[in-house]
Amino acid sequence: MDPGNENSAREAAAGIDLDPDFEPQSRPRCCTWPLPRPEFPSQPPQPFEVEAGLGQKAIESAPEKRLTLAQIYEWMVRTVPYFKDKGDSNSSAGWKNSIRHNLSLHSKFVKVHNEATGKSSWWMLNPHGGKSGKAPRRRAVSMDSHSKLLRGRSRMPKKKLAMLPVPPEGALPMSPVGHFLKWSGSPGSRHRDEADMWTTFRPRSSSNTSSISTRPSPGGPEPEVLAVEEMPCAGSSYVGCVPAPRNEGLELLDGLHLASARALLPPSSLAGFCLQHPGLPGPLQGYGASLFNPAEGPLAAGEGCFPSSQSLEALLASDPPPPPADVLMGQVDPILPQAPTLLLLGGMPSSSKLATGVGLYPKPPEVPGPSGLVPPIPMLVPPPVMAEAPIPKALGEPVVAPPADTTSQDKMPQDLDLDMYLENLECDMDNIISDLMNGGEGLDFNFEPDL
DNA sequence: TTCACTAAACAAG
DNA sequence: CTTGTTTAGTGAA
Repeated sequence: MDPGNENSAREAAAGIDLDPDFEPQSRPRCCTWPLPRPEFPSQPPQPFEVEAGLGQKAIESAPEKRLTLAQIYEWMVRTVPYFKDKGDSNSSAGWKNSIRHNLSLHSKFVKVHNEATGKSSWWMLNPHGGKSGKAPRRRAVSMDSHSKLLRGRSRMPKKKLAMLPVPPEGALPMSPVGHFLKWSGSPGSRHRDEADMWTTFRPRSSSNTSSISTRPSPGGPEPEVLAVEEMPCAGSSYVGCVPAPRNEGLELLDGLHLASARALLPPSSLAGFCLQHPGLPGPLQGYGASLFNPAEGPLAAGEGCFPSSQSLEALLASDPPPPPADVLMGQVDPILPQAPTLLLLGGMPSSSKLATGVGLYPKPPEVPGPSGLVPPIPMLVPPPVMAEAPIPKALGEPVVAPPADTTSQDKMPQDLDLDMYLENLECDMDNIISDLMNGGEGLDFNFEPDL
């Protein structure tokens, strides 16, 4: 087909039958028109492109503000005259590819795990709008050397990868247990070589928009563990989690985090931690929270806040009710898999916090939790388990909030440097892996903070 | 130079 | 085949 003709035809089509508010504007190439942004009224209308714009329209038109790819296609064919006769596989390849491309590429779209077995992910609009639409992972975006390295590798064909003499720096050894290998990015990047897996926790688009994944349904085919967006800078991609039932397939990882959390966290430090995002109807599902409770019960129960009256132990032990229908996981920082408790306690790296603004929010004091208790100030606790994988420089500045109780022995230096405690938290991964290969018995992951 | 877009390679389900 | 990610290349602004 003729790209030029199609493009112009699509431009013409884009303005038809969309909605009464639509104000067609002649434009040479990109279809640009004012788009109301209900979630961010203060923001000026942003220009957007045909496929991306239509995709946005499609999603916005959905009652639940989310659609699967197939539904987006369907919406296109149904709504846009130009696509009406282009729904067949022959003539749809181009524009569908373009739509997929835009969904993946633009930070204004976020992919949310669809708990339904065999279904593709939900695509939603990034509550933060996405920075000028583009996820900061494009080639035009400047990256530091580390990120460039990662990116370069990410697309290296397996053939070439196989020829690499040595494993990538920072890459952990291939896990003897399948679970580890599931810690990958978004589905699309799921099974890249282990180098990517451990050096780039790239979820999806942005670097930002990352994808945390979700706890797969019990009956689900395979637990998709965690999709974390790579982050040269804070990604906007966050992985959402649509009701994801409990997953029993991650005991190993969960166990690791749970154990360390128990050792390090005063239960009260989690109390009142709010995971609700102002731009979203429902509570955000913080990944860190799900580490503690795969079933996400406490979060669901308390508008995304931990009931402060409950101890962590109780939360862990409780058999939570099914999560709400629309639960979004908070945006996850790439560092998350390595330092879950850091985020869990609100110690989100500054880069992520500033750039994405998504994810874990300390509950505002003026909005008391369900229990009416004053939310505690988030504390920074060193990650219990820290792999030796390099931490992006941009992530090296964890947000440190003074603990509520400054007399506590957990008091941390204000200018705590991530690298500093990384060094102090090294552990013998070889031994651990070896133990894991032997069945994991007798493993004790209770790390002392001052190890 | 940047942006929007198409095409396509590639991987996984 | 579908879904998803990423890169390359092109043309307009």
